[in-house]
Amino acid sequence: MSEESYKDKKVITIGTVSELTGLSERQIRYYEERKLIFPARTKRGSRKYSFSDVELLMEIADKREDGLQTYEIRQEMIREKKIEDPKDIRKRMLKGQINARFGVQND
Amino acid sequence: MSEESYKDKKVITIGTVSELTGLSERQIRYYEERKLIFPARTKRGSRKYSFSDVELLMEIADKREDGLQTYEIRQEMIREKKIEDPKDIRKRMLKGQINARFGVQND
DNA sequence: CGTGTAAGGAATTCTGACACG
DNA sequence: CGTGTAAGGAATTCTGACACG
Repeated sequence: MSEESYKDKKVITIGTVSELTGLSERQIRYYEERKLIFPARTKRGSRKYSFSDVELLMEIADKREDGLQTYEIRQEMIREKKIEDPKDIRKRMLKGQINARFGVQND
Repeated sequence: MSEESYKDKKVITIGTVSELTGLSERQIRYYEERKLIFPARTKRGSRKYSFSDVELLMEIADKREDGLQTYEIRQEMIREKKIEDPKDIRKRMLKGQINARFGVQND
């Protein structure tokens, strides 16, 4: 497994992301609620974003300006594989359970 | 002028830097006092660090473990051009003032 | 639907100081 | 010298809710 590059390290707080993107904190949290963005959390619950997240948020902002709804943006992102289709996640997790039950090494 | 890469963008708070480096916030602030590290500041005064800063702090931690004093670490860093020699800074700024006074475009 | 705001609490960060050594 | 800690204040972030539309 390769080290994650700086671009994907989740280290930026929401206030800084707000400055970087020009979006309000409210908007950023809402896009998370709509499953467009997935920040990490510190132990005490603060959101942490990566530079990739910041870029993604700027794309989202552009699409919102073009009049797209969050749901439509989400569909686009799934098509473009920028986020994983929930159906695929369910499939993958089921597979993991099967492997676990039938003795595939996972540790 | 080229865009600064992610590596040099000052966006990480001291708490996160502390986790990333294993250093206490007290240590990180002290190394700043000793001019080994130069965080940016938000409008209200919070320190912001880059990934480069995090790497530098880890080097500092290694050297401290080797028994070097902060002053010695600073000398090494100046020699290695990781930070600028204060004498050079003074020279450069004087030059800037001369240029300004004698009409070199600076805007 | 997408975003603003006021609300109250919890966690973060800041500075200057005292402590030890 | 380098680091810990308690102190008090200011700024940040969180959630759930009400508002408008």
